[in-house]
Amino acid sequence: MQNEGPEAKIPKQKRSEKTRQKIIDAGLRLFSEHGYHATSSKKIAREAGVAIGSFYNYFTDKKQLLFELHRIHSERVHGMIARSIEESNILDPRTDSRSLIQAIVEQTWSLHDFSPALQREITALAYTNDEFAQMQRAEQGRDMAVLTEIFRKRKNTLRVNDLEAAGILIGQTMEAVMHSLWIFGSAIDHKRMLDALADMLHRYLFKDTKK
Amino acid sequence: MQNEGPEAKIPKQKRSEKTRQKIIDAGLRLFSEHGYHATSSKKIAREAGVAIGSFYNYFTDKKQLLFELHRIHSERVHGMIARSIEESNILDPRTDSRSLIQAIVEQTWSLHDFSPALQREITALAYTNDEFAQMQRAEQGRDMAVLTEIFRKRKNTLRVNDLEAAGILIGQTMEAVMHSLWIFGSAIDHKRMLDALADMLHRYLFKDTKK
Amino acid sequence: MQNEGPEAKIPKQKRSEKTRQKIIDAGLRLFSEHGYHATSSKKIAREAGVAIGSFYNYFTDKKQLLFELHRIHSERVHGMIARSIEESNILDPRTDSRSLIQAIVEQTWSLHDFSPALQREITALAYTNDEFAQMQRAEQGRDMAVLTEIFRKRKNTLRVNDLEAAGILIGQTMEAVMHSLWIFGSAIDHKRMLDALADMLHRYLFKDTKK
Amino acid sequence: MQNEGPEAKIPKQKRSEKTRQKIIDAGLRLFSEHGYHATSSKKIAREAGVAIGSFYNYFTDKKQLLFELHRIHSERVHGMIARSIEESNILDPRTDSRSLIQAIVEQTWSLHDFSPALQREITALAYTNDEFAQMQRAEQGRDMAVLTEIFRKRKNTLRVNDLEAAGILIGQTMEAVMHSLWIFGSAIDHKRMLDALADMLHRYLFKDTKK
DNA sequence: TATGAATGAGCATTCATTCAT
DNA sequence: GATGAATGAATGCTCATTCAT
Repeated sequence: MQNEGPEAKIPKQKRSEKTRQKIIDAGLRLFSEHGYHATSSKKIAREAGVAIGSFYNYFTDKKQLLFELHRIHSERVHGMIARSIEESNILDPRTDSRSLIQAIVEQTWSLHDFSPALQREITALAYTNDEFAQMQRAEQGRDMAVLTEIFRKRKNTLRVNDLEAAGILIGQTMEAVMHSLWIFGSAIDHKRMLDALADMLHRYLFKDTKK
Repeated sequence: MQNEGPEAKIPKQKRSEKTRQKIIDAGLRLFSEHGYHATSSKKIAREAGVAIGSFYNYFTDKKQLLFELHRIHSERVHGMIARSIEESNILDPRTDSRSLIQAIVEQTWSLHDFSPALQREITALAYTNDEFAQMQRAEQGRDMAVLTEIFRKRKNTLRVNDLEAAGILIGQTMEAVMHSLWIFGSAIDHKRMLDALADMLHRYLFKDTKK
Repeated sequence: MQNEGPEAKIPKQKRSEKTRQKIIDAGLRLFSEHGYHATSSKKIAREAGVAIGSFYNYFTDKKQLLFELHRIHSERVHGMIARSIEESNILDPRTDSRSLIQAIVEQTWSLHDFSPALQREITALAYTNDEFAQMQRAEQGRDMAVLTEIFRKRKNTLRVNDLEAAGILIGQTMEAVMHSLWIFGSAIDHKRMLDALADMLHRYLFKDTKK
Repeated sequence: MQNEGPEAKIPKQKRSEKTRQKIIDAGLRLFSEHGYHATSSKKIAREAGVAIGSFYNYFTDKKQLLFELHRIHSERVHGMIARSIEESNILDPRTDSRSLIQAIVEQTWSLHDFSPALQREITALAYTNDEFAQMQRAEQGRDMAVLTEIFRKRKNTLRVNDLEAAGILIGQTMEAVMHSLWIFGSAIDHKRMLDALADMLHRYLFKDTKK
């Protein structure tokens, strides 16, 4: 019984993987703090504690690092979404609609730990760079699909006619509020903003059951 | 007394003022199309048809030009808002709440003619630059104040408790949707998105009269 | 009587032209001495006594400077060829064929003052770079045409059948010997080599008159 | 006594020797195709299918590989020259002078299979590098000695006075034409050029025996 | 011996900005 | 005011070479 397993196949990559990780961490730190344009590849290498040559051993250029950071984050967030939804009462049909919305908002909020500064940089780049725009678009589509699926199950209690427009609208609104909370969050308490957001979405989407 | 006509009416519109204007126009064009970072001061001067030295005669640096562009735009938009509100039925107390919201949304939309690309650049800069952040903040506050004033007059039909949070929320939502429409507007018809937005805001803010 | 002449039209280019010239001189010096690849743009700027930025104000890149050096030289040589031929007895029909060849060889030699090192660099680059190859080719064609024209006038005393092949052959031979004289010239006296060359060409081209 | 066949005959042809050979082959391929400067040591290693470390196990640096390639080629050519001359009718005293020259030219041509691109690279390097210059010089001397020896045997039919200059001249001419045929060979047929060359050399060297 | 991750000096090039004319 | 030549710090990136495994 060979218990040497898969690890044996990647012996020398141990150090390599560490270097790569150090660069990624440094990139995340610096891009977030100072922005993409104000961060030189040399600074990243220095922050990572590696030689500039090592940077280019792992990434073809600076842009690719930003790309990679974004990809990693998207991946991570998406993995968490599935788990989050299952662990919450979102899928439970007994959950009333207000609590459903509240849960979605809060789950989303808890996932929004990715540097909003970096998010902005990516958004800005998406503007002048097609590759980034496409990635951004694809991601948003994926997120929206999850929401749509949830709402479809409560179709008969929904109030909106134009579901497509509603999907886009909700997606944009959530993103904008989350971003803003991260950035200007100090101006007002999180709780209040999230409550207001949940209120708005709920009243928009669902019929006034009783009340 | 020289009655030389039109020239006499704009004595200050010297060559000097014209040069400045040419630079501003060129800056708006290039920043919008290629972004702040991809636009060099030399290119701006060339596009404006003036010498690079002239650029620095009128602006201390590239950032200041962006600043100025933003200021000019804010100013212009604000002037239009006042007129727009007066010319619309927004202030008319007989206007029903749904029409009120619809009017606000449409007026806002009609004002959003400023390059969204540039808007993004400014937003991104606001992130790493305090001056820009403050200007951005101040402007949003000003816009919010206008909305708040309008809603205050219909206080008894309002449904929201936390007016402060609601103000911020609405501001952010409107901005996000407007931006997005400009950028990704082609995906879905303007009208549908604006309708959905008006629906959402209306249901959030006002009690269901009749039903 | 306006004696301000053409100079008045290029007042500010005075300094500019000087800088450009300094860069060209420095480039010629360094490329010749150390070769193209061993000469960095920074070194050229330093040798020229200008800032590196100035280098790029005048040349889009290092390659373009080499190109320019080559162009300048070709131009110069070509201008001299016409004058040289006229001033010599080459066109005089009374000149006997041996003296004719001798004159051509000597005129060519006197024109070959361009750094052979640089010539080599260009030749080498022509090998991996299409632009250079074309320029090189064009130039050789031009030079050959001059020779052909001269020989055509003494057609009946010529001994060669395949004039086309002869043209190419002579061009290559002359170039090779001239280059070599510059480079390894110290091994043997110029005069002896040029005599040998003239002998070879003469015996190849013309019938043994008398004998 | 292990009769294991071919392997036994080349016991030193270990893995080690094979690695070295792979690098040499890759170097020849890449230097020829893209030139010395455009070929990095990493690319050579990759082309050879070995690690970059192995490259430096066998060669102190990139230059040394080029050196080695040149040495190998010179060696090979020289071995062939001896055989070629013997197998031809060059040494046969009954061969008439025109046929002699023709044979020499054709033999030389058949040996010129070494990448002219690489030849140029070496020539260029010889210019800025003393080691290369010396090797180049030595080689030319060796080749010239062979020619001189052949001609000495027909001294009384020779027409040239300055044998030393003639030797250099012929060497250069042959080299130039051969190179050029390889490079620009397509412009004109090989045969015509080689004939023209043989004509020129023959008329230069030998008395017009009858005819 | 073979490997390939790590190194960092060095390079080509850009661009915001100054200042003499 | 207007001009544009001149500047040089800074940037993104390459590549020959080393060395621990």
